Amino acid sequence: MPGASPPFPQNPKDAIALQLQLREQLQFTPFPPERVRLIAGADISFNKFSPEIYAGIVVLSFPGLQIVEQATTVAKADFPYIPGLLSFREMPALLKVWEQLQFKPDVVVLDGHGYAHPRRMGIAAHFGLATNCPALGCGKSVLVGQHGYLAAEKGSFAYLLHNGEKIGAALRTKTGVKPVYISAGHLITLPDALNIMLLCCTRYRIPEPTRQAHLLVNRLRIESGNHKQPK
DNA sequence: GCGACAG
DNA sequence: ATCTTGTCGC
Repeated sequence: MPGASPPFPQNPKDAIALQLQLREQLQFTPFPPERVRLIAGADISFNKFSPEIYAGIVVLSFPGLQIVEQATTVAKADFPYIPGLLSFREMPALLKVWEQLQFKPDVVVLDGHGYAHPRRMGIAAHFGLATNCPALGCGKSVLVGQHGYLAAEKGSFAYLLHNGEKIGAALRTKTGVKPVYISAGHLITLPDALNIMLLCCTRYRIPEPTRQAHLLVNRLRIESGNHKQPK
């Protein structure tokens, strides 16, 4: 019965084994900006010492970047945060949100990395495979790899290299601010991911899909905790 | 063994 | 990721 979703591993050993298996299925085919009509940003939020995680996806028009749809869910995190295994913590909740979407986007932006991962299977790659939707990673810091100098001007970039391989790029999304890190997830190439992300940058460091998703899940978390009024 | 380490 | 006020700079 192909297509049935296998359960998520419950321990690091099994999770790593699954990553090594899944990475063989990744495809990096062109997906230029011209083919994007809807783009989504996905993110989660949580309180430091609480198991509740607030997940959300925002769908935006492209290139207009107007919000078309928003969906959220609250779930329990059943996997700890371990660098390199982020998807096993965040994806179950994000997939529930994904199923709720009325309009499936043409491409999804995940908060974190895709190919720029020690085993080339970051959350953007995993999510893209699970949904069979083009996906890319946009992280705020490096997980693995290094890059050289990049100019201060918006649009400048420098490739992220790891073990002699080009795995992603540091991209200046706004003049004079720290870069973000872009990598392909699945069904997209790094150049296309870079071009699409640059077209999502308005006046902030964080590209609009991710920025809106972040705002959404933070609002959800704050309001969720404020329902029960203290007596 | 030591240091690094997405969110 | 979250906790936090003001503050330096374009």
